[in-house]
Amino acid sequence: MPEQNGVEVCEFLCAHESVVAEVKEHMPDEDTLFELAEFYKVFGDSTRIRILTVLCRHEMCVCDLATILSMNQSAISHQLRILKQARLISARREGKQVFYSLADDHVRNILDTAIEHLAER
Amino acid sequence: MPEQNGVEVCEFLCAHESVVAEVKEHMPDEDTLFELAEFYKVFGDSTRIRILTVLCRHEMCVCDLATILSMNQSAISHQLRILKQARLISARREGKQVFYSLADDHVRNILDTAIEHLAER
DNA sequence: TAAACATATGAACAATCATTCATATGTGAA
DNA sequence: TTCACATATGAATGATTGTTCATATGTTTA
Repeated sequence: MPEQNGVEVCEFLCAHESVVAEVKEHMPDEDTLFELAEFYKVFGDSTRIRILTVLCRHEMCVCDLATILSMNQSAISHQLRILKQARLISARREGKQVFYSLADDHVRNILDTAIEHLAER
Repeated sequence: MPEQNGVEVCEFLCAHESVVAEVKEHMPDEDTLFELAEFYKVFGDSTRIRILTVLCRHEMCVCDLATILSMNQSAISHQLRILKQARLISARREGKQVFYSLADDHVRNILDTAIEHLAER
């Protein structure tokens, strides 16, 4: 196959060139799409999903999260950091403990949307 | 630290035991949460996001997708298989070509929800 | 201050995964 | 049937990532 930008591509356009051109024109920029994928990646781990599910109901300290999920504290802390960096949760220190909670209701909506979609299959 | 189910956990519950018990009670079953994470994992790759974005606008054959995304046909095919298994897209053969399109409008909603969330930061 | 507790974090390891390469399958044209 | 094209797929590889272990940081109490 011939190359284009150093990448092998088909020799010719299968569909109308106009469609390809039109789609290319309206593609969001690469950064936005990458950011979108990174955002979803955060939800794409069952430990993090379980943490979010717990926090959907109640704010929780690291220790209790570890108890509920039967995982060690370090693993939970690592995942909390990822969730916090994605601004899905926020932290509040109270003495020795740190309580985590959902950043906003948007997270609930996002989870609900997916649950709804899965239910419809 | 002491162990519970072979996993190290904190020595005592930091918050009220009643809260922990209440949350544990209402946790969706493991399978559902795992499925949810698997679902999001599909969105958590920029190649797949780009494919979905293209298909949001127009149905497309593999060859044109490869052209638009400047990737080789094999990589696209592998990702299309994952998207199809997740029932996010569907295929339609027309002669030698296979045209892919979004499975339903739910996918659009899911993408829009995330875009909206990202925009609000 | 020292000790105990709760959480955070760096390094290491195992597992997962996206891409590439080579090749197979399926379809239409000659 | 044979050839050319479009797509699919198995194996290999390099990169990413979740968990664990050890340890550091931060806070309260004695």
